[in-house]
Amino acid sequence: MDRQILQERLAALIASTPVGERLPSEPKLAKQLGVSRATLREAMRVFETQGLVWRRQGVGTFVARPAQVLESGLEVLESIERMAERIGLPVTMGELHVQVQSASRSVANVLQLEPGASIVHVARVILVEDRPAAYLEDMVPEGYLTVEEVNGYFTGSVLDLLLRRESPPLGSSRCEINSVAAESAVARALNIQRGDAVLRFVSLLYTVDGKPIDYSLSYFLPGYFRFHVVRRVS
Amino acid sequence: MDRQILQERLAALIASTPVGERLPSEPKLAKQLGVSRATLREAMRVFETQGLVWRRQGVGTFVARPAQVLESGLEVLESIERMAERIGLPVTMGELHVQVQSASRSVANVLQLEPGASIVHVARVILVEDRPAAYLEDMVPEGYLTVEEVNGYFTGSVLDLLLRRESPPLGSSRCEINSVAAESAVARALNIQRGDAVLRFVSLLYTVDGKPIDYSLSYFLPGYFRFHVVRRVS
DNA sequence: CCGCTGTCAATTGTCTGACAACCCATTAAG
DNA sequence: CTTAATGGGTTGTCAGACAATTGACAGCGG
Repeated sequence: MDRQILQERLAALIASTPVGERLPSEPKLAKQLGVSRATLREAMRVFETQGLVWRRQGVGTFVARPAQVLESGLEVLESIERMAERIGLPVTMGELHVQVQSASRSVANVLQLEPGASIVHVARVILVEDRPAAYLEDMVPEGYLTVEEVNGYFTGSVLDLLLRRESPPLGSSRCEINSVAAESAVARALNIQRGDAVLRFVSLLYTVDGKPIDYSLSYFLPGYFRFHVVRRVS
Repeated sequence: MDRQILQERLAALIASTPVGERLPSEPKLAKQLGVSRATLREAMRVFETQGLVWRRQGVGTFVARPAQVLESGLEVLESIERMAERIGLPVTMGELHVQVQSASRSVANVLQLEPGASIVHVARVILVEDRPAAYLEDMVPEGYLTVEEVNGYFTGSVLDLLLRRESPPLGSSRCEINSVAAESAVARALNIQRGDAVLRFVSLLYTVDGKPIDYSLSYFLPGYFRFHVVRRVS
C-alpha cells in the first residue's frame, strides 16, 4: 500500500469516528489495513503530532477532534483557488499582470539571488462575486517559471502551476502574518481606501532541498476568507 | 530514553546540521542515540511532517531548514509572555480585569456550556516599553480557573496558568486569524483610534479529550509581534 | 455494604533482525 | 566513448517478541 493512501485511509477513519471514541487497537488496525504495526504507528504519529488523535499506553488511541478542521487550516499549503473551490466559493480572476523584472536588492536577498537577476512577477486580483477580495503578488526566479507558461495555463495560482510541474519538488512554505494598513497600490487594486485594514501574508516557498522558489505577498479583505491554524501544546 | 528527550536531541542535531546536509544513516543514528530504528523513524517522522527534514529512499535523510524557524511559529501553542521572553522583548502587564460572569449565549455555545453558566473573564493589556501592544481576553469555565488563582499567581498569561496545573491535560488550540478594525473598547485599551487595523486571533483551547476550556480573543497592534506559520505541501 | 488489594487481560511503547526497494558510483562489456 | 551490469549503502517495510502501563474484576477484610 502506498504511504499516501495509508494516510488518507487513516484520515478517513479518524474523520468518521466520533470525537472521544477509541480507535481499533494497533494490531487489529494494522491487520485491517494490511500494513505492519511499525508502519501504522509511524503514520499515526503524524496525526498525533497534529493533535488529531491522542495515544495513551495501556489504554488506546482516541480521536481528539475531527480531521476536517485541520484540512482547511494553514498547516497545509494550498492555493486560494483550491481553497475557494473546496468551500464552494466561486472566485474569478481580475486584472492580471505578468512581466519579467530585475530583482530589487531586498527581493534578491530574500530569494537568495544576485541583485538584478531576472524574476517573473505575477500580480492579480481575486474576485468574489465580481468584487475584489484579495490581491496577490508572486515573485519567482526566471527558470522556474516562464511568462509563456503563465499566459498559457494560468488559472490564478502560481502555486498550482509550480505544483503541476513536479520538478523541483516543493518542500514547505513559511508564511508571516500581519495586519497592515493598505498602501496606495493595494488600495487601488482592492478598491478600498488607503489605510484600511487588510490581512497580509508574506510567504516564502522552498523546495525540498531548501532553496527559495517563490516570494509572495497576499492581501486579503476581511470577511471573505477565514484562516486558522491548529496549535499544539509543547 | 524518554520520548521528549529523544525529540529534543534530534531537534538539536537537526539545528546543528547545515541546511542541505545529510544526517547520519538511521542504523548509525539509532545506535548513537541508544534507541531502535523503529523508534527513531517514528520520531523522525514528526520532523518530516513539519518540513524540517526530508527523506529519500536509497539516498538518505537531509535537513531542509533550521529548526529554529519552527520553534517560534504558531504551530506550537505559547503564551505571549513566553514568546516575548524568548525573543528578549521586555513586556509588562497593564490594566488587569478579572471577574466572574454568566456566559452569554454565544460564549456558552462556543465553550459547550449551558447559557448563563459561570465563567471567569480575564482581560488585560500587554505593554511593550510602557506602550500598549496587545489586548487579551480569556473566558474560562469556572472550575478550571478561580478568581483567587488569577489574582494570586497571575503573570499575564492564562495559558501558562492552565499549563502549570497539569490537570486537565491540554491538547491543542484552534486559532482563527483575522484583520479587523478596532471596536471602541479595544481602541480605548490599546490607545488607538476606532477603526484602526489590528490583528485578531480568536482561539479555542481544548483538553486532550476534546473539551473546550479557554475561549480567547487577542488583539495585536502591528509591528510589535511577528507571527508566522510553516505550511507543508500536500 | 464499602473499601482495599492483587490478578489479569488488553493496549501502547520499544526492540531485534531481516528483507525489499531504491539510488548512486564503479566497473565491465560492447 | 557509450551502455549495461553490479555491488554497497540507505530508507521503507515487515514479523514477532517483550516491557510498561492501564482499567476492570474478583476476592478479601472490615
